[in-house]
Amino acid sequence: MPTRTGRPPKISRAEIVTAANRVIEEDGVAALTMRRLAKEVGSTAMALYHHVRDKDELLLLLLDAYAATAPRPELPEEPRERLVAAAVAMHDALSGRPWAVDVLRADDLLSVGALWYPERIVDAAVRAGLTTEEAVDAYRIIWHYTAGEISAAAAARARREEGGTTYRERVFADLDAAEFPRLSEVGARWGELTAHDTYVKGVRALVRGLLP
Amino acid sequence: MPTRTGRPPKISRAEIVTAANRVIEEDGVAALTMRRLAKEVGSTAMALYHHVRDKDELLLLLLDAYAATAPRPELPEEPRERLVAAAVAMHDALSGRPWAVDVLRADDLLSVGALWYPERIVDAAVRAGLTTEEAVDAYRIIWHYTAGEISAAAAARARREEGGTTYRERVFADLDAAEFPRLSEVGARWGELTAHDTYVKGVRALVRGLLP
DNA sequence: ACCTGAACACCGTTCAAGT
DNA sequence: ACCTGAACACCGTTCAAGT
Repeated sequence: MPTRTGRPPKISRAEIVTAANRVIEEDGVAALTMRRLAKEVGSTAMALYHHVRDKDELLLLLLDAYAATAPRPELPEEPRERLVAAAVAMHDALSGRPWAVDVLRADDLLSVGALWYPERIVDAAVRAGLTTEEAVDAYRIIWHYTAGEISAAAAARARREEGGTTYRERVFADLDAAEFPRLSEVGARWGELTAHDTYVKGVRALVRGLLP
Repeated sequence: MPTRTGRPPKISRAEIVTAANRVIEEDGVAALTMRRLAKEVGSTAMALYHHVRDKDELLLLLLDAYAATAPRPELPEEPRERLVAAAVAMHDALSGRPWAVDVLRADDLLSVGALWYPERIVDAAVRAGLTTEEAVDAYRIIWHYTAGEISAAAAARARREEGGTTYRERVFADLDAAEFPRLSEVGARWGELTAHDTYVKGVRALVRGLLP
């Protein structure tokens, strides 16, 4: 057993990840800077680079740590319902964490821990009668929809919190009814009409449209 | 006619927008900083703030300027085909401009100029037999899917340009076949299987699943 | 081996002053 | 009215030096 030499570490990867999670939970992902994180672990920003390559790697570690704890619900046996349930579970796991969607997008497919969801989605699609190739297509389409919905919902939430009239409201207020008959018919009701969640409706439509 | 007083302007909003578009076209949206833009119009960064409120407003102006020139193809009469064609046109208009998707996301619904697309999508959905409310839902679902697909495709392109093995490849290399039977079956073929475009397939599935 | 301080090369934006 | 220079309050990251 070789004696390890050198200065003993003051901080660890695990400690960094825990602190980073705390920062995100308390003040959002925008507050997660290397300097702030260093303060949180009682060190300097530069010390962090001894434990993680860069900020991107840190975000990937964060995602992995979260994925390991994400809920993995029991799924129904019937293939279509199983697919819908797996997609909804994936959506729910990420919906409060749009930063995680950005991390996933940056390197395609989920982290190791998050593979639970695509595995079940592809599996359900095959059980429903698709070839492997078609099932992978179906997964990707569902993933794009899911990622898009989560990003949009997060943006809508941020907009609501900021308050004030949105650009959209001003545009709708003086919309030319001749040029945009349908949209001016909807008009002021847009906010109300789009307040409810349509995620599940979309997934069901995709399942209906993609499976034989 | 009142004589306007004060120093005559050296730069105009239109000039700024044109220069900003040139920067984005040449070096991407990441290169569009207030300082760089100022250099491009032969002025200082601070002078720009006399013509646009902030960078967000500038991006919105940019989007409006682009939307006014975006292609508006002839659409087929048959409602389902019309809906698909309108969605594809929207996708094509934005697919090389993921920054525009981010701008649109930030304030829900498109800029005035870009309303051409949702107007036609909602209209086609109503013609196909949906109520106005259902048609708005359908539009939103299609928009989320479209936005998600464009962001993912842009990320994939960036990854390809950077080169090197991706995190995904490393994860797939040592995947536990017992835990992930379907994904390890696909395994190394993931890259090949996901190389083709699935946007239209997804839109068709949505149309099939959403319309009566 | 691990940590630190200073510095680099950036951001968007504000403010007070000039013309 | 419009523009400028200096400055503020940040970023992620590198580098040389310390223990």
